[in-house]
Amino acid sequence: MPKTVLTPQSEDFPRWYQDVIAKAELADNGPVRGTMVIRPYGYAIWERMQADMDRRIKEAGARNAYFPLFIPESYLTREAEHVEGFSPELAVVTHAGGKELEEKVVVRPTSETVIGEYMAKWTQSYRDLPLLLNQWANVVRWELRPRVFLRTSEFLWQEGHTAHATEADARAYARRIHADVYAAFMREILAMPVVLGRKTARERFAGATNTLALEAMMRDGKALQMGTSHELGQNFAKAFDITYLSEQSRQETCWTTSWGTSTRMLGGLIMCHGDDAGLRVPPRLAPVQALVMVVKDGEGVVAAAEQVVADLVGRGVRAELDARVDTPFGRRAVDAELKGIPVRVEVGPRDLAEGSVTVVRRVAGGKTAVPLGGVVDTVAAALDDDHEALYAAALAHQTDHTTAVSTLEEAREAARTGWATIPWSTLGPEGEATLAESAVTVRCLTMPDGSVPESEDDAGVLAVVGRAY
RNA sequence: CGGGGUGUGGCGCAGCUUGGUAGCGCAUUGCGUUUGGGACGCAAGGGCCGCAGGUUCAAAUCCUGUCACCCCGACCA
Repeated sequence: MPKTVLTPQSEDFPRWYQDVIAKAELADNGPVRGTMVIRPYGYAIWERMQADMDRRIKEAGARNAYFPLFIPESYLTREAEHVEGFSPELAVVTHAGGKELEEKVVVRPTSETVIGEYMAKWTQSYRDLPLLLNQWANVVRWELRPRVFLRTSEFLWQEGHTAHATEADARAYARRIHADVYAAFMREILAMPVVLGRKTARERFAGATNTLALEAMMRDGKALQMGTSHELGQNFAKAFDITYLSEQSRQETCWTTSWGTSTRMLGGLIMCHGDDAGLRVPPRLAPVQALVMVVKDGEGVVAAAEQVVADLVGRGVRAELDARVDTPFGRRAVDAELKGIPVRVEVGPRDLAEGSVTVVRRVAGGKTAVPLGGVVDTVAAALDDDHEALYAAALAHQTDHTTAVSTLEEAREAARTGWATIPWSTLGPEGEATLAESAVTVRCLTMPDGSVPESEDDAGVLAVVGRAY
């Protein structure tokens, strides 16, 4: 039996989370409390998330731009709810260039305000709309209770900002990002099932008229918001004078949206798929899909392993060679497991004597001897299979830990191990406030068929409640 | 803001009560034996004991001050 290298999830889930992050070399704590250093392996996963998301965002018509890190403090104060929502977590620069600044500068907690200022300049005519922007950036929100990836004072994200001529167009775009970009990415790449819904007024983004969210269940039953897409109505458009001249030559105010996903998704990925042996990275996301290990040196072993790598790469598999035979095999195998590499191909003298290699799978488990000629097909099939297996397992976990209830007491009880669904007409804002006293919150409002309600007053709206990160 | 706790090699900790010049596990480096599931032996490197002051022949240890971090409560959401 392998020695326990991580604190078991059942013993202490938060501890397990910290352990995997350290042992899989994903991140380290930064020198300033609440900051993090993303290590090469963690960053490689983030880069793959970025690449795929970026492609989808561009397919949705948005284009990348970059706005400054520093925002005049006065911008923030223009939208009342927005300042109020963010002021407690703002980092403000008061001194620079060796002297006190006349106007303080805020380190962006999000970029609605600066981008609003420029949108106002760029949207002159209805021909300029919709204006669809996205930026990849870091943002700062000073956190008192930081946790690596989940809540840090600085994190990396993608923030989209759009301006539209009509409310309907803005609403449709916010929904398109929510469902066709974010949910699809999480399903197809992260192998994570998410519940799509809208936020209650209490949980809404500061300054938004509607917030759409994607909630995922972690293995401890808690919820993690994986992304949000906001309809901002005309709140920011009015505050920043984002207007345009319509076809009828009338000055009209735009309707804006904003939407974002961050490095927090890494935390979600870890806690959704990870097990007691470490991370499990879904194959389409994995920076290394197949690790070809030289188990033990011997006649022609390294050459055979190199050939397997070449064959896999030729087939489009992200394969790497591990020929560190001076490091004990067990250590290397455990390392690969901690890092969640989907497939290991072990090549040693014993295998070669049989004309085969040993394929070891992280998700499905088990070792199989595979003839040299069949390695590529076997690995490719395993990768496809693992993606579906991870998704199915996560979905089953979510389903098994979600209970339909009809009273607050039952909801609280269900939230101890997972989520509860309760009719919103039963719960209401009062029930929501009551549950919040025991740290149980409404994660989102959804329809029984999984669709997103048009309004919280729609017939049949369900509140998904639980504890959240 | 109130209460409690902790600061000792990279990480985790012991030593403090009863002062005597710093130790253990893991990690790291070298050599050898190993290598098919976190190997073993021998050797080595690495510490302003949070910081400042005081008591003392002598302070990680006692005293005073100070800083940082953690937990609980309050506040906030």
